[in-house]
Amino acid sequence: MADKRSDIAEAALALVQEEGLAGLTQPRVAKRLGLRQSHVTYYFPTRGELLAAVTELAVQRRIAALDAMRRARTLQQKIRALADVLVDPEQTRVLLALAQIADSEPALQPKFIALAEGIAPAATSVLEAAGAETSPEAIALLQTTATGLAVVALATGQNDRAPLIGLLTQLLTTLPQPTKERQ
Amino acid sequence: MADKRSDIAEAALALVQEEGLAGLTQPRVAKRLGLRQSHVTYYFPTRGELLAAVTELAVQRRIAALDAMRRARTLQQKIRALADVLVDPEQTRVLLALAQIADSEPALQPKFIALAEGIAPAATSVLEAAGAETSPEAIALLQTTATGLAVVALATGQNDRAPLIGLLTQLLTTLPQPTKERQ
DNA sequence: GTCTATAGATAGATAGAC
DNA sequence: GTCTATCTATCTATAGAC
Repeated sequence: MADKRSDIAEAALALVQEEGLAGLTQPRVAKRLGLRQSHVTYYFPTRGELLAAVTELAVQRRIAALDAMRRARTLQQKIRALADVLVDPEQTRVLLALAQIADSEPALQPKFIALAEGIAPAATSVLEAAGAETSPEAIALLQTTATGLAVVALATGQNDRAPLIGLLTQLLTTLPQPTKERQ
Repeated sequence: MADKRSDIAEAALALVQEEGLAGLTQPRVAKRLGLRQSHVTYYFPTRGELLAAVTELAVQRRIAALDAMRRARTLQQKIRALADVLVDPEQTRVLLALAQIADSEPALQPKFIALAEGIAPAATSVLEAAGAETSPEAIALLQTTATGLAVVALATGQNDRAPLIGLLTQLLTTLPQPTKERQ
């Protein structure tokens, strides 16, 4: 709420969350804040700069949301927390839209790499709770599977978290164990 | 090449593959075929109808591409074939764009459900080669993981297939076996 | 039934006033 | 430094000619 530039970025993020990329236009951002359209251009001279700011915010939000997994105690609770995040259409919508932009705008790609690194602790926490190896491969596997679940949920409109919990549980209980204790 | 309507749908698909959704406009489709813009409106009165046709084509192409997995003999070859498809930016680009549209247009959602069903045989083929259980859960797990790998590859611009092969191999060799024969 | 010319709306960005 | 009025480009869709 402090400076106007931040307000604009926040409003832009909210628009993408609600309506997808098509909702992100200067006039709508301006209207949401009671500003003029050209005002948005002033603070973000190009559309690319605004998208970069929105991506930055969205990545932070995703990392923060997944932190709930670390605070959950049992494996079941962690998996539920993860599934809740994955079926949230708003977060998936914005990240998917930005992933598409990143495809043609290399400036955004590092932010997605940073996202992967930022959620690694949360992934590690789940793997540990599952008694699984916390190798980089296991972390990457969990991350990409989670990504796929979120995308499929959005594309098919099936926001039921039960099947996700089942699949995540299967993945986590079949991953290699560090020594040989569980499952 | 037969009728003009099909030509338009093909041209539209090609545009999305090359430039993403932003590239799909009536003027560009028309220019690619040497037609007038309003000509596109004639065959596809609304943008939604054109998107539906493009989605239909894209889903067919994806299923056809993944059929290479069935024709490959060894597990290694199947995994390589899968990784090749997943790092192909053009296919991922168009499917990701359409998945986003499906989010706000329920008419497209059944097509993505059909996609999941259409690639199930290919997924089953890989699971069998890996000596893994071919339960619906295992198939879904492989599908969603593959989806996630494709999306992450696109968003980060990392089109290297080696890491994908590693992760897919890990997943396939750790999935539960039907009885108890391998690994 | 096929195609054209035109309309109507909305976008992003610039030049310049305060 | 902050904001406004305006310009140009581009889109989708309609009404109507062939």
